[in-house]
Amino acid sequence: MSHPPSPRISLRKKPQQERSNELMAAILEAAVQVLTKEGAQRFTTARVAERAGVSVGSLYQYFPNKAAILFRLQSDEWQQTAEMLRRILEDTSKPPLERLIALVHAFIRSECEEAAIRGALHDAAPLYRDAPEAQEARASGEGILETFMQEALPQVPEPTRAVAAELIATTLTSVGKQFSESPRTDAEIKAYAGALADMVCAYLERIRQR
Amino acid sequence: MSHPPSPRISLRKKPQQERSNELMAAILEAAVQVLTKEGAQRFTTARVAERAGVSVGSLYQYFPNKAAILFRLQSDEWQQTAEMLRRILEDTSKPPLERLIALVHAFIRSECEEAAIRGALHDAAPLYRDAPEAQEARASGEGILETFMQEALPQVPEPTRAVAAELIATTLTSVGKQFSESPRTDAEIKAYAGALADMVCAYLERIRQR
DNA sequence: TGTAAACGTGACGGATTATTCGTATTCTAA
DNA sequence: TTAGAATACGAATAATCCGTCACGTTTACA
Repeated sequence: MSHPPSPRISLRKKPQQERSNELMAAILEAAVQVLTKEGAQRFTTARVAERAGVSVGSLYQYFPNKAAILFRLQSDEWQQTAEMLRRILEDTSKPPLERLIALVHAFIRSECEEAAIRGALHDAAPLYRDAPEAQEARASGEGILETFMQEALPQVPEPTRAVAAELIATTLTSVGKQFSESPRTDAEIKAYAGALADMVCAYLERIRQR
Repeated sequence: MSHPPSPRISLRKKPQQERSNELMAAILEAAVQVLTKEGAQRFTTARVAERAGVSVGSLYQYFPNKAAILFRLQSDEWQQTAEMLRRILEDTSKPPLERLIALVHAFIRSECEEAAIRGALHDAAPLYRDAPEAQEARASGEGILETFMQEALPQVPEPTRAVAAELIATTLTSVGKQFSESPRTDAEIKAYAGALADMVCAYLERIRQR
C-alpha cells in the first residue's frame, strides 16, 4: 500500500488554458463579494460559484475544498500586509519614531479598508493559525519589527526589548481589528491612529530611559 | 389580527419546579463544556442536550433557539467583567495609576482563564453586537472608565480625554483577547500584563502633561 | 387517591451544505 | 479535420442540523 495522495491545501490542479485562469480569478473575486455582501455565515461553494457565473463542479476542479478559497484570500492579504510593513519600517531615510508613527497610521487605515473581508475571513476560517504560510507571514513580520527595534532601542537589554516588540505587534493588529469592526469616518480614523501612535511612542520612550 | 407573540430572546418559559431549574443549569454547564471541548463548529443543540443528559425537546422548552443559549453565556460573562471593572476602578483607597495597573493585570488574567469560552462564543455568535444587553454592558463599562478618567486626568480637555478613554478600553479588550488566544504560562502572563500596564501608564502620563 | 398542570422525550420534517462523478463542451495539435 | 486532452457542467449523494409535536411521566394539590 503506497502513500495516499497528499491533499494539497492550495490548488487541486494547475490551470493550463487561458479560460481556466479567468475562471479562478472570477471565483476569487466572487468569493470576496459573497464574503462582504452576504457574510461568513452564507459563504457557501454554491453561492460563490453562482456569483462567479460558474458551476460548482468547475470550482472544485481548482480548489480542493471550500477552505482552500478562504485560505487563498487570507494568504494574499498576509503578503500585502508584510510588504507594507517592510516598505515603511525599512525606509532608513527617516528617524525610527517617525517611521513607527507612519506605520500606525497606515496600518489602521488599511484595517478599516479591509475590515469586511477580514472579519468575515476570521469568522469563516479559524483554522489557518498553524498553516506554514501563516507561520511564515508571522515570522516575516516579527523579523522586520525586531530589526527595527534593535535600531530604535539599541541600548535596551534583551528580555525587555523582545517583550516590547511582541506587545507592539499584538497591540497594532488586535486594536486595529477591533477598531475597524465599526464603520469609521476619516476623522475618527485620524484621531484614533494619532492616539494609538502617541501611546506606542510614549511606551517606547519610557522603555528607552532605563 | 393581533400582535404575533413577541419572541423572547432569553427564555421561553419560566421554570416553576425544582427539576427544571436543575435542567437549565445542566444545559448551561453542558453548553460550556461543548463549546470548550468540541469547539464552536460542533456546538449543536443535540450535542448540548446529550452532554446534559437531557433530550432536545427539554432544551427547547426553556431556550427558544440555539442562539439563546450562547447569548445567556455571553450575558453572564459581560456581567462578571463589568463587576470586576467596578470593583477595581472605584476603590478610591488607592491612587488612580495603581488601580489602573491592577486592572490591567486582572483583566489579562481573566481573559486567559476564559479564553476557550470567549473564542468559541465569538465564533459561534457574531450577532449580539446590537442586543440591548450588549449595549447596556458596554455603556456600563464605558461609564465606569469615564468617571475614572475624570478623576485621573482632571485637567485634560475633553476631546482628548474621551479619545484616550476609548483607546484604553479598546486596547485592553482587544489585546487581551489576542494575547489569550495562545495558551500562556503564568510567567508570560505576568510579563505581558506588566508591559501592557507600562504602555498604558506611559500614555496617561504623556497625556497629563499638556 | 385522583386529576390537571408542569415537565420530559426522541423520532421526524424540512432545510442546507460540501463534495462527487458521469456527461457535455471546448480547445490544442497533428 | 479530428482525436484526445482539458475544461465545464449540474443533478445526485450523503451528511448534518434546527426546531416541532404527539405522547408519556412526574409533581402539586385538593
